[in-house]
Amino acid sequence: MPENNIIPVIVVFGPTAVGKTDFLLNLSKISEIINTDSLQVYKYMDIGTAKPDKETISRVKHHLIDFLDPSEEFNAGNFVNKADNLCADIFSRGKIPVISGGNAFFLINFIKGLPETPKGNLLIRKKIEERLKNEGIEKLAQELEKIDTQYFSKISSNDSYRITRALEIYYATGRTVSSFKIPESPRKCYNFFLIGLIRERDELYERINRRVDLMFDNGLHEEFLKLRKRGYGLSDPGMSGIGYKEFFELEKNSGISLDNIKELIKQNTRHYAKRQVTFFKKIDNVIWENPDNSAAILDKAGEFLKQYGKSL
RNA sequence: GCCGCUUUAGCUCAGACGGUAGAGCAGAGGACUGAAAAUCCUCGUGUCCGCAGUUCGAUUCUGCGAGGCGGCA
Repeated sequence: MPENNIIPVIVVFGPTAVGKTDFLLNLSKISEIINTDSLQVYKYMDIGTAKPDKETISRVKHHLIDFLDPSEEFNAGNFVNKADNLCADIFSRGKIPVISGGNAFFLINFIKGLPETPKGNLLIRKKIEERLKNEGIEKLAQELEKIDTQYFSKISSNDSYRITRALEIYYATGRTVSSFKIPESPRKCYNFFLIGLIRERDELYERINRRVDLMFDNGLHEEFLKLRKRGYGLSDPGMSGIGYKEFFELEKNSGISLDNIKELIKQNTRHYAKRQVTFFKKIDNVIWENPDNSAAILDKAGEFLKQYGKSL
């Protein structure tokens, strides 16, 4: 018997369009799903985020999906805290929590726990972004180099995103990024079972292209227009997602066609999938498998579940 | 049939008084300290369409072929 204060968690991850949603149905009897796709959290954004359909949702309970306004931010800290609560809750109700999605950053933070680094300080960040605009990246890079040489040496001097955040942390706390520890091993409060879904690159890209075509057939452009009507713009966190941000090109540049947008979305999605795979490869003790070969995974999952008196 | 333009990396194209070539995109690999579908880093040998000529040396010049595009018939 496992220790009773350690919660089992099945984690199912993989690049976009690999087939996670379909695979999860195999676990529907014993589980509830905690979503870790950073855009499926948003309301009104269904087609472009490839949210699971009604039928799927009716078969397994899904959490952290379709609950936030696109203007609201949802960060790694929000995710980890909510997921922690949900895991305890789901397990106490006799189900196995399954965390599934494509956001590797959130996932790693969940598995290892959040770094000590403080959460974002929007006010200070705004000021630094202002300076970035006025003074340029070189200036801020030089500043960070003096403040935190160690961290600066690990990032690119062009990485405006990380330079901004590092300065934000410094001006908010008086401490450098590298003075905060990042956890190095999985948290002991969970018994993880990690499933990594993967396909041949060609096949994955094929699926991505097909899925984007389908999204357009299902009214992705109309969905975007509705979001615009509701008043959401490029600065809203939800609208920065692939499948949405590209449509703003139509407003900016009259020479561009809907077909161009479609190709752009496919391209951005392929790039994203590649980045996801790179990130996922860092996770240890993963059972990697093509979802077409789900039987092999389910065998092992069955073993894992047996210790909790469950079977698939 | 004639005239003109064109043929260089998977694609679009640069380029060199003749010394075997380089961008963008695609593609590959990587990073990732509470914004992450974000942000960023690294990676380019290819019969320079073919053959012949000139030359120490031609992908670059000349001639002849072949493909493509356009115009005139």
